[in-house]
Amino acid sequence: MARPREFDTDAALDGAIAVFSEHGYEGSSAQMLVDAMGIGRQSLYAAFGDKWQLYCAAVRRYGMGECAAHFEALRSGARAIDGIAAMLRHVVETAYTPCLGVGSTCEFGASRPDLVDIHAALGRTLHMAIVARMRDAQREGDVAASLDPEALAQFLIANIAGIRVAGRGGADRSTLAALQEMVMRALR
Amino acid sequence: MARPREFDTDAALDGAIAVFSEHGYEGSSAQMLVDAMGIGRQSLYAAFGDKWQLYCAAVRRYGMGECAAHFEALRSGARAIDGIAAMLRHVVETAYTPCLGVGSTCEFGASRPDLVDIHAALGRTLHMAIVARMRDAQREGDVAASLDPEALAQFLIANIAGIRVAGRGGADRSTLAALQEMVMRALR
DNA sequence: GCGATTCTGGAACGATCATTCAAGTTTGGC
DNA sequence: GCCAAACTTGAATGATCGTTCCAGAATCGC
Repeated sequence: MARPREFDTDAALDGAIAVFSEHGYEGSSAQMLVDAMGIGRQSLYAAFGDKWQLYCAAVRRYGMGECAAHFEALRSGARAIDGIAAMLRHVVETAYTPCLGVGSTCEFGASRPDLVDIHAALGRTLHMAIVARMRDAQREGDVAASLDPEALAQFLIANIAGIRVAGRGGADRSTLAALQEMVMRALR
Repeated sequence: MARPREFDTDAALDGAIAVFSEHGYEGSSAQMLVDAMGIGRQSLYAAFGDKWQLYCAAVRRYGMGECAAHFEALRSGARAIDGIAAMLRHVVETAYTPCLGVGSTCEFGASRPDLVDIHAALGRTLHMAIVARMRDAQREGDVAASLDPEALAQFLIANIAGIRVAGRGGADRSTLAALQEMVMRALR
């Protein structure tokens, strides 16, 4: 028995992520997905089941990648506030590539339990990481100690979404930069 | 020649707004629209042309209604800052009904010129109204005079989107209230 | 080279899509 | 009561949807 070549599942998912991010779930056809994923139709259905399961897998992978990027940014810099700034800066820099997290939230809201679970798990870990780093920043005197770290984290996440919606709508870079600065100022 | 009854175009558009808000453009079928609008299929196409033109009309009407609500809130209260707070409070109170503005932005980004035009016109008027009220609040000493009113308005609009995305994702009311408070604090 | 396995791509299927056509129904003016 | 205008509804159209079936090409262990 031989196994000639097994295609790269993650690379295929990245293609699916690009299509779903740009066109949403309903706006993405199987043909578009097949083309972007670089695999055959049969392989798609064999590997992922159906379009919805593929979508969920794409959202999960996208979210994990985003979390990893946010964690890395948060960890960077001498002080915790530098990490927070780096995370926001990264969001602004990538604001013109559509966000599958925001996109799937807007498209389906809380109507699909499996999608809600994926979002909840990802949101929880990101939230916890930001809270931890925010406490550090408070201890270092860079963030107002009077503010609730939980509320601060929610505020940051909401503004990440806000910046991405603005970028998706075509706001110019100076606007996004101003948003970034306003958010950083709000922490003090 | 007789005209038996002409259906209420605005009421029909409200039905379309409800469907498009909940399911997006691609997720809304003509049958769903006809049912929600309370008119026949033939009337739909006669009155609006096709699904895309209906969508644009719905987005325009929705945006005008939202702008009107924001203007009214902004105008309320003794001081300008009260009006700003009222606007944010209203956003939190309605955060569980999906926003067609955010939804259409996420679904299509800046890829459809006619949709971009509609968004731009609405965004411009809302932005100007907030800027004006923000200047008042600065004059009254309730908003930091060192901040650029334009940036403040952009910040507010981005946070309105952020709050709505959070609400769409199922965030609980206390989270939304905390966001509202964080935004108000950021103005000082 | 052979057989087994995994891929690709096209053809096929039934369902649903947006849109149009073709009655039939309601209503107001005369 | 009758005509004409505006509506509703169901059927038809052609396209596209997600999905499956099927045949051929590619690749590994032997």
